[in-house]
Amino acid sequence: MNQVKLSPIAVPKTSEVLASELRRQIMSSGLPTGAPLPTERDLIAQTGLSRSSVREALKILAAETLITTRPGRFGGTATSRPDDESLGRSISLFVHGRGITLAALLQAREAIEPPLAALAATSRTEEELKTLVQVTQKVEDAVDDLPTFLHENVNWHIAIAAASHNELLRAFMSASAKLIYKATSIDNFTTPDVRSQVIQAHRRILKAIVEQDADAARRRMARHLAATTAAMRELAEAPLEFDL
Amino acid sequence: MNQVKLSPIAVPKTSEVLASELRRQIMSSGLPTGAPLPTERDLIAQTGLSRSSVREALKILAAETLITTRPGRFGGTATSRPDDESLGRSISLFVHGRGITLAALLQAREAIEPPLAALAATSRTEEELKTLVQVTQKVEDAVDDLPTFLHENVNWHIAIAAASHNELLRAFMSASAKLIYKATSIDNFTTPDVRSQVIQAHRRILKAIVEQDADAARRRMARHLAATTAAMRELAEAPLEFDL
DNA sequence: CCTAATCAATGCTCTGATCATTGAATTGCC
DNA sequence: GGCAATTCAATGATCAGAGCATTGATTAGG
Repeated sequence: MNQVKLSPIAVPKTSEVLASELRRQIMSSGLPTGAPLPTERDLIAQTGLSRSSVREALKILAAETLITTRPGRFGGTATSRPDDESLGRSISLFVHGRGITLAALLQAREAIEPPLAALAATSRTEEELKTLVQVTQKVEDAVDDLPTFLHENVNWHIAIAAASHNELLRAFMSASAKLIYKATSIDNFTTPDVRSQVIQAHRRILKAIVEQDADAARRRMARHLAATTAAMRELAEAPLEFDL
Repeated sequence: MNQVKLSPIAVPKTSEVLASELRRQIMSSGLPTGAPLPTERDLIAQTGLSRSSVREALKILAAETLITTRPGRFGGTATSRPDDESLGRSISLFVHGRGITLAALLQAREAIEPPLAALAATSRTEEELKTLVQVTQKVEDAVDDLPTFLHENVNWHIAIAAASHNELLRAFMSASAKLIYKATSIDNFTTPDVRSQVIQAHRRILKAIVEQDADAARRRMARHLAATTAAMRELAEAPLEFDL
């Protein structure tokens, strides 16, 4: 007898097997960023695979920003780490691919940023405080220059997020804010009146963070976002344009 | 004279150029998911590039989950769209690569989920309500089976997020929750007492969502998370283990 | 009418070679 | 001795061509 039973066997692709193995080793071995990996030719010799398979495996890891490569002698492959931009790209692809609306993005921002402001109020260092003051000033200086104003405004929000000392929330927020910026900077909805209200709100939020008043920071940020969001409500229902 | 001036020229790689071009066309052309792309051999003929370059370009897009491929006749390349799992993978890589702590993850969850519960209270459909009741029951049924309890608990939180009708926040939350689950399910910190409190909290939150009371939902969710988070505080400072 | 073999298109892997890039090592000039 | 230009070797990037593996429509056989 001895019935042989088998479940469906998924045949993994060569390149993905190698990619997984390399990923495992990179992640587990407590990598210092920039640590060199074997050269392509070494990997071929060690694994017995072909050049194409090895290169495709490396391509996968490169797409995950786990490695970077440079040509030339003493170039080669080195370990890397995902950064905000990398995660931002994934989020951007998700948003555009799923047809997520500006309204949903604004909702996300209204959910995430107030807690972020509260965290900033309790966790900010003196140095971050100095940066915040500077960035706040930059926004005010650009009150008559709409493009610069919008750009510096994004920086202001990112600076708040940085002071929260929560890298994950900061990355979420940063990605969302940049997407909102891209989607709205073409439409001039910020009248001078709106801009001066923004500046007032920034000052009040900054004050709460200076005084380490988490509740006030959260409350004022929520209010600030509700106000600016209202100014762009009419744009919010359309799916986002794509450019990157 | 006519001084020729040049800024540094970055020579883009062939595969990346092709990947960008394909990405542009895929994203702009309002793709229906599953729309077929040219075969590798067609792309070679159209672009004049080599097989390797074409394949590496496709590999990049596949890593971004913009395409999927299947071998065999009538197989080929087809457009795809990023899903929760795909974004979740990126977030997971970011979290592990940056050594983000469980404490930070819990913070993120405490920031995101209460607004999510509030949104669920106002946006949930009748059908989602039915699902929520079922999932709530499943958690209660598993009160004596710790692994199942923890698993169903994650499902409960994801179900709440789904009822919010905000895909982006849901994806953020879902990814965070799964990471927290993976990091904590090995440590048995949920005493029977904690579990019964969880069930009580779930009921209260569900009640608020049934009654479309957004404020109550938000408040109760915040409280629920603060309570469960406290139970695992001691684990929170270590960087996360890696397994995927 | 149903089952099993055939087959053609497609992605996947391999082999081997050449090109392009980079920065250390060397050379050559003063 | 010191500096500039050149050489050079290692490495990733690209190309070319071949064959393998997989899949499901098509066909053949009963």
